Amino acid sequence: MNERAAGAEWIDAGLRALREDGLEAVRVERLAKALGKTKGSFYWHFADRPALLTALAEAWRARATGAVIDEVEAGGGDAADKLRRLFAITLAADGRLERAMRDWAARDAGVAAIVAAVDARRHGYVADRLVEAGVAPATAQWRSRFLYLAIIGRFAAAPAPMSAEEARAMIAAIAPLLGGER
Amino acid sequence: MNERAAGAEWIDAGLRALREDGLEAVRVERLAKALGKTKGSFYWHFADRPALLTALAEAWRARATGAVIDEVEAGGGDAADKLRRLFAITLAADGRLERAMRDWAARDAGVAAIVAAVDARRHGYVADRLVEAGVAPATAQWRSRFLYLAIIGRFAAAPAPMSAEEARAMIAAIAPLLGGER
DNA sequence: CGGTCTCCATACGGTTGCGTATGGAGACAA
DNA sequence: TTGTCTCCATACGCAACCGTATGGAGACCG
Repeated sequence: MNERAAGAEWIDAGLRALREDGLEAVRVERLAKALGKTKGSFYWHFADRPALLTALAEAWRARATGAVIDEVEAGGGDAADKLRRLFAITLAADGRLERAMRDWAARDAGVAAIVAAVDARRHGYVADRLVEAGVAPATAQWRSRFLYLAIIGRFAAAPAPMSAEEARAMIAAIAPLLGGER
Repeated sequence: MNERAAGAEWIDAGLRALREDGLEAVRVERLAKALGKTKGSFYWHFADRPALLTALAEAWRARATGAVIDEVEAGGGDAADKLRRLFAITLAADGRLERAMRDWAARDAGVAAIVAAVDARRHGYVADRLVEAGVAPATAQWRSRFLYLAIIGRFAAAPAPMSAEEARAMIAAIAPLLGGER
């Protein structure tokens, strides 16, 4: 069996539980039941529950860091186009895992560091696009932080993700911040 | 003893635990220890743990609904002034309880309804100020939602609250959205 | 002074979840 | 066939909580 994928299914199940029911739902016996196995299997792959949690945080970092940015960049266009596409994607995305990660980060310094690193990367991307769109760097620094906060807010908000049309309407309403025309 | 304040100290302790360590930290024996009492006392005031949780959600609704809005209104000025003051207050506020409530709401329909009601009230306030500042109602509806999402995002973000100067810089950077030239 | 009402402590049973110990089944090699 | 390595099942002890039962101390009432 692949060493790299040793506990892969446990990590997948853990991320699923984390997304759907929060950190407190990430329990070894529950995951075992979901996988049709028992604790004996879990403790063969992981030393203990904290070891799984560390792996979960790391797995989130790996897939959360660049995925959306890559998708935005793949679409091409100028900086304002990219920002609009970034919001179209994030406003309509499922933010449950993001919310769970941030709630977790509030009570775990290690996870907080991971989330902070991911945030820095994504915030930097927005800031760079704003500068590219002609916004003064000093303004762009703070404006991008605000824009990114709104994305986090969308993830943290309980209501369901927005539809594509709703996202378009919201993006139009904040056009003065995105550079481009105007 | 005051009937209204029957279990008041338990609710205070519960809100404190909720703010600092999340819903999972709201345990009756832990609260009892924090209050220097025992479970026997708790179960005299509350039927069970869910009863306390319901009371906590209600207590949050009561104090979260209008507090900030009242403070903003008390300062006077025009609509744009009020919006700037709203952000100055919320960006620098401690959002831990707000974050805990939203994470809780994600897994409890009753709490979700309470949070949604509070959100509607606060979002409506922002929308009304935007219209008052001269923004077209259709635009104001979406723009206010975006602005409110950023506030939620600030609450959900792990890092510490912003300083007053940082808040000022951020508000200046999003001035184009707040109406009232300047 | 006896009665009662409020608030709380103590003790108990039951459940859940963690981590460990131990063994077994299958693959694969010697 | 025998040994070994991987992966998993079963069984156990332990700790944390929940909720209940019961009694006791103090106030206040008659």
